[in-house]
Amino acid sequence: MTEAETKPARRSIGATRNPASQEAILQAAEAVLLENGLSGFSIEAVARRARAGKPTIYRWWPSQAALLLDVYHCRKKVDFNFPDKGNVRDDLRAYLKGLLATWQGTSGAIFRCVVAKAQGEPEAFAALSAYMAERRLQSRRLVEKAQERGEVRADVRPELVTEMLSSFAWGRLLTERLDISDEEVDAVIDTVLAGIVPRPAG
Amino acid sequence: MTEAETKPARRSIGATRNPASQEAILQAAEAVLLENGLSGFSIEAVARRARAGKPTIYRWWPSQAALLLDVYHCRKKVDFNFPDKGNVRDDLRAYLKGLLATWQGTSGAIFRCVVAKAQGEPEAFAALSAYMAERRLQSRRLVEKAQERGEVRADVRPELVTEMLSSFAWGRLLTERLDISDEEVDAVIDTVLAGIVPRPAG
Amino acid sequence: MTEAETKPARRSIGATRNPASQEAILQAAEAVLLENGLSGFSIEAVARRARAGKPTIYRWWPSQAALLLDVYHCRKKVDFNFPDKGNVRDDLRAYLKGLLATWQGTSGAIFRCVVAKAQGEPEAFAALSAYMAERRLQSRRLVEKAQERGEVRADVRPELVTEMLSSFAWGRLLTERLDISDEEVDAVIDTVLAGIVPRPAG
Amino acid sequence: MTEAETKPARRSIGATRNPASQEAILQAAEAVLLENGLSGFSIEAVARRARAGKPTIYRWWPSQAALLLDVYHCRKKVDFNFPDKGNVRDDLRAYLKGLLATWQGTSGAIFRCVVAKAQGEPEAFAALSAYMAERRLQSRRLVEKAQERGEVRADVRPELVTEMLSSFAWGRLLTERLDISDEEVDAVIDTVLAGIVPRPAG
DNA sequence: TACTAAGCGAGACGGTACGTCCCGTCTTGTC
DNA sequence: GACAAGACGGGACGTACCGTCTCGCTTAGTA
Repeated sequence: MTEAETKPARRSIGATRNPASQEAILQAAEAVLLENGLSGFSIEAVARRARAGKPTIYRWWPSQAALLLDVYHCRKKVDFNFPDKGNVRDDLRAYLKGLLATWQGTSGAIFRCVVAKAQGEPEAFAALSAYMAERRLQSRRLVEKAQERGEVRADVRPELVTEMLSSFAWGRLLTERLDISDEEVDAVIDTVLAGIVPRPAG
Repeated sequence: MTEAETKPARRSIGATRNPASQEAILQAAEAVLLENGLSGFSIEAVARRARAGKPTIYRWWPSQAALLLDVYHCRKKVDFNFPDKGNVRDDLRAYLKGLLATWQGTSGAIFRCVVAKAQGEPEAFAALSAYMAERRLQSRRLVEKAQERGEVRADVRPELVTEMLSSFAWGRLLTERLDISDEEVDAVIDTVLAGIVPRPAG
Repeated sequence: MTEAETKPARRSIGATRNPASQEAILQAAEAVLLENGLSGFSIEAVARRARAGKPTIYRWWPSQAALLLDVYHCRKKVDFNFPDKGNVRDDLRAYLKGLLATWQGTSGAIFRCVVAKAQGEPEAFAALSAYMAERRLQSRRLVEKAQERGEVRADVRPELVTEMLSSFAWGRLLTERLDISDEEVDAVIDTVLAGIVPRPAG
Repeated sequence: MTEAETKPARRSIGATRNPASQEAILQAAEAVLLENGLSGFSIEAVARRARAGKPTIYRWWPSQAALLLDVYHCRKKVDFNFPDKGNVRDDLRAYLKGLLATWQGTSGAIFRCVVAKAQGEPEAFAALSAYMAERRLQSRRLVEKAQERGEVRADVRPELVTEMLSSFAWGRLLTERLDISDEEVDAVIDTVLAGIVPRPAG
């Protein structure tokens, strides 16, 4: 940004997308969002900050929501590695704690905005839905592997398990109560776990 | 609404709030929200529909969010009765199914908007927080009573139990996946239940 | 303008047009037009200069052209008094010289823009047409009175006479050759006059 | 045009101007102007229609106005032949009727735009001025020849005579009143003529 | 009974942002 | 080095709402 604001200004690099502009816009979008919040987030503000023309933004992102989601994707790119610690308890705990930890920073502020936007704009909703569907596919593997290992009963629906955890994290994110003790996390994990482990023989 | 649109227009009834205006505005707000969605919800649109002046709205509701929340409160007034069926399983099932069922109608659409607004506007967030705190107080009783009956272990945090269920419902509401089978509801309830019932002696 | 730029800012004076805004906008429009020319004349520039919102301008003037024409009308309000000097020659001379003189100032610059706009925008054209039609009605009286006095033949079409003079002035305005000697004016007047006075008996 | 729109696209013919592009651009410019009017006339629209790159247009025409004037020149190339019918009356009548007739077609629409553009852009004005100066030189010959034949008084300024006629035509063009009867044309011609023929001895 | 004070509808006000179109400049790869 | 293509920063377009204001009215409560 600082560069963007002081440097002589980017130009076209021919009939092809200018990555410098793209990056400047994403950075500006993130900065505007974090400084002014969702209600202060506008394409105009981003364009001003990025020293970019509005049409340049609309050329590559069809809507505010698309830009928002792109910011989220780019920023959290490395965040989510679905852990494989060898046992369910540790895997699920890492999954939930990872979610909560990630959202405590910048990513959380952005994702809240994405979820909020999705409640009013169909295209934002579609984008979020697609993202969530993909996430569900990834996270269900976590439980499936536990089932293969015999740690989790076969009649358990894998998605439901991770959904219970991620929903819990969503709830905390959207009500700004992410700051949660390890004991509480363990309590949640243990509760879920008790319901999905194989039943004792008796 | 139809009345509001055709009738000659209300006037002041003196130096006191006109309940007819208040009601017309709430009705118009609900109608606008349901017809046009959150993105089409504006004070101007409500004023137009209610045949009310904008200052009349701003006089009684400090912000869009306040109006929204008021609509939600007025509409769901009778909805939530915390059940007392004598055993935890039925109580929790009724609690979760009640939430999901309520939100499948008008209330859900409105509540989604409230949650969304809260992500961008501090006053909306405060209003939602206050509401949620109250809800948590009410719903924890449900678990506490079960603990008194010995159905639930004493070391279980009551709020955490209902939060897991209500978070699950939030997640479904915000991703438009409220249409859920009884089997899934049971799976969720059973999972949670397994984690909170007294442990077998062995 | 100077006032408008420094004063604390106008507000609404209720559900009625604010004449101060109207005046500020007209003044700003004239100033912008004279300083930046037609190509630099934009509603945005006028709004900025008048410290007015764009919607306020669009509320009262449907188009750039309407605003332009209004500026012209307001500014030249007192200019055109059709003379009645008792004889045709002096009347026509006063008519033509008045046109040329008026247009040598601000009014001319504005009217050129109005004519130019009219060549591209139907609504501007309509506005100009209406104005010209009214002008023709007024100016034909000049010749009709001369006909009543017997100074001009009855078979002469009154409009055609004044049109020849006003067209001449248009031509000079649009090619920036308004600076014309009295001899040339007299030559034009005498030429026209020779063609419309009663024919000698022989 | 049709060709331009369907053909696969011209390419460079090496380090030299491609006449096919030039012609395609002029044709496209004329078509755009006639179909969409001056307000719809843009370099982008012309480039789209001609399947040409914008830089190609800017390379050869410095401005919209230059392109416009070039279109006018190319199209009316053959139109104006100054008649020599042997007597002033017929010559002047042919001159005026020629002007009116020419402008009733495509040329008129284009010339209106040129005049309009000239009111806002100095370069367009310069181009129009140069063109008009040349026209005046040509048309004054018409009157000078009549003076040589003794049909017109020697003290008459030749330019003024043709200017009165051409101004009249300009006025009609710019107010879309070119559809004029022969009687009116004759009235104008006779009026001018009466003022310039030799005075009767008495 | 008259006066006052507040609520009412209406809608204009200065603004901000929207999403689109065009400007004139640029760079790329092809011919 | 000219060409088609098209991205770039920029600016104006005309519209929708924002939240504030003033108007003229109506009426309840006070004096």
